[in-house]
Amino acid sequence: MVKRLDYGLRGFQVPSTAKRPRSARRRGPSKISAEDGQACAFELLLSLAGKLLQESESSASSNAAEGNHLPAFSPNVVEKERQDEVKPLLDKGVHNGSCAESIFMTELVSQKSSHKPLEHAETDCVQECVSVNNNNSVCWEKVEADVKSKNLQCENELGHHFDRLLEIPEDFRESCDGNMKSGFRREQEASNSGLKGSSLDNKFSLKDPLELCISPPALIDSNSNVKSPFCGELFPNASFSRHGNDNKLGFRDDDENFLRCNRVCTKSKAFRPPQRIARRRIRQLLTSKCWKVAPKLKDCEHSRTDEGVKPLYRKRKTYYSFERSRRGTLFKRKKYFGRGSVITSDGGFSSDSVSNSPDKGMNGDSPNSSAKLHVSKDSHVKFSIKSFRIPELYIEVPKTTTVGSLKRTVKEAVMAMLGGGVHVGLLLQGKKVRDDSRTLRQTGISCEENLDKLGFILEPSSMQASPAVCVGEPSLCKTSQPNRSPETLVLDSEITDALQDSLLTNTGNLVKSNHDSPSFSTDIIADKITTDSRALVTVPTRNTEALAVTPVNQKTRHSELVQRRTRRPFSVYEVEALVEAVEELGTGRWRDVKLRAFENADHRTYVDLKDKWKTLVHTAKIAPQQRRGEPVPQELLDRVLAAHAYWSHHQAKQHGKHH
DNA sequence: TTTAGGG
DNA sequence: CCCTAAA
Repeated sequence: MVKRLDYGLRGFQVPSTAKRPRSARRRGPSKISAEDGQACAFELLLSLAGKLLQESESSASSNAAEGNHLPAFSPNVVEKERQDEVKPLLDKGVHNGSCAESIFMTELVSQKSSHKPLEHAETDCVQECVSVNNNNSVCWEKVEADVKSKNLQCENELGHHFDRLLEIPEDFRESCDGNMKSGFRREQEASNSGLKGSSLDNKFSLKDPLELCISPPALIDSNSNVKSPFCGELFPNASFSRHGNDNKLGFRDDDENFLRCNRVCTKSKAFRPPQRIARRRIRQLLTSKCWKVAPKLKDCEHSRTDEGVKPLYRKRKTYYSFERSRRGTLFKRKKYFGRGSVITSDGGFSSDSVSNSPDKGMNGDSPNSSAKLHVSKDSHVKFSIKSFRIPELYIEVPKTTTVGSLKRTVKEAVMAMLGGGVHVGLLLQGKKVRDDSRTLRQTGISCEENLDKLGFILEPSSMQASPAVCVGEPSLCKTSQPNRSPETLVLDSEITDALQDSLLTNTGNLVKSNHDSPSFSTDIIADKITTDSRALVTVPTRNTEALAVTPVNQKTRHSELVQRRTRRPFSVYEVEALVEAVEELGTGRWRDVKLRAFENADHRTYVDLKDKWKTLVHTAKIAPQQRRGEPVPQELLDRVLAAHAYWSHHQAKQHGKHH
């Protein structure tokens, strides 16, 4: 073969279009496409929530002046309190493992009830609404900005959405339009305590049979608050540090192209090519699953402190989830949205939402007329769903990504889950209610006792079997492993099975974690709240829980975590460079080929080059008609065959030479 | 980590 | 392109 000294200088240049780091390719900003259409729903929700917040805020302000406790909710104060006061509770709860939540709950309840007994303590206790206070304005704005444009439509459309979700056609829309807007306001007005969100009673006093309370916080979380929904930053430092390479890897991911120059790669051998490491991963996990594992998590505990969390957060920034196996491959960090007792993640319509209806004293026909007011005199059962929480979302993006990109990514993930439609499941005492034809009364949903154990499940419509995740009654709800259809709901082709997991609607708690954001702090302290019976009791920040990191089902999930690189067909130019390099170096020195001709093309690994050569040889052998893709000049193919033949023949000899 | 091949 | 056994 002819030796061409200039080969080395011919390194090809990556086409501008191909410049994106491999990792970036996977992450998908480019893939974000279908969002617009689908995004609508989500944004609508956001916008609606925004409205609610605004209104509530305005009304709240007046209340705040009066309320003794409101001041406490100012952003600063809240933060402080959380640290000082809430923390103890949290810690306790946290350290107790799964039980912790229950305990914590209990405490909250007791405190709260001290002032005013709650009929459904468990239900009421956890309210996320607290955050919807002074703070919310700040947060909200963020959200608002995004959805501003859609505000107008929001209300109407929201009504539709919920209508669909709840499947409660009757008057639903009206209630949405009417109540949702004013929902917060009413609560605020009604509550003297100044804790607005808490007064469930007020809610139930509403005329509309069905009330939906959308809690802004949740929305905000997903939208603007980087930290909460994604557990990533919440992870304990310890775990984070454990994988010392995480940061670096992340960076590498960011600019893969500069790997060679800039990366002083940690020479960790455990890792595969850096390119692979960084990938966007969006995962959703079943809450239930989380629950299962939660008790076992131990290493998380130590890190479950605010202190631990924050630093981590800063460090990780947008790295939402970093999942890596202990061996250096991938391991999964899991966030737990407490599914357990109190803190059931939000999705469900747990007792909270359902149970509290103030009794108006008239329910003639309702079985439990005397009971609390779940059933109003008009025989309506009132439901209040605080929010729908997206189960779990794992997102990993480069630090260099833009906020907008992040938002799109989140949206993408959410839409991937919801875009395919949602089926609503109903859980009663842990059991799924399947008979759609039965009345609520017949089903027992109208009974207050049962309301506590009522839960709604949102599941991807594509799902075949409905997984059951329950909210109201943890003990009763054993997570059922959904039959997952592997390919359903694929986000960027990398949605994990998580998507299959059902979405929970949870009543009350938005668990959001906003350590850094002044916005909604979930962790409001009980004592503050206790003063007012109506006060909202917030659940300890989820963050804490989120801290729990667990490798979950690594085995099963591993494959799911890894996303296939986007296909990048070789250009003729690249082929030419490859051919020339191979002509000179032979077919057994792919690393050298890479270095020589593709040194600056970080998205081409020597394996890629080897594979390409393989296909080139194949292509050269087949009839031109059978070839696909960008046609490769016959001249090049001829050279491929020639080189292939040559090196095949001399392989042994060359091999001996080098050794 | 790189090669070599199968998937 | 991915995955891996081997080297």
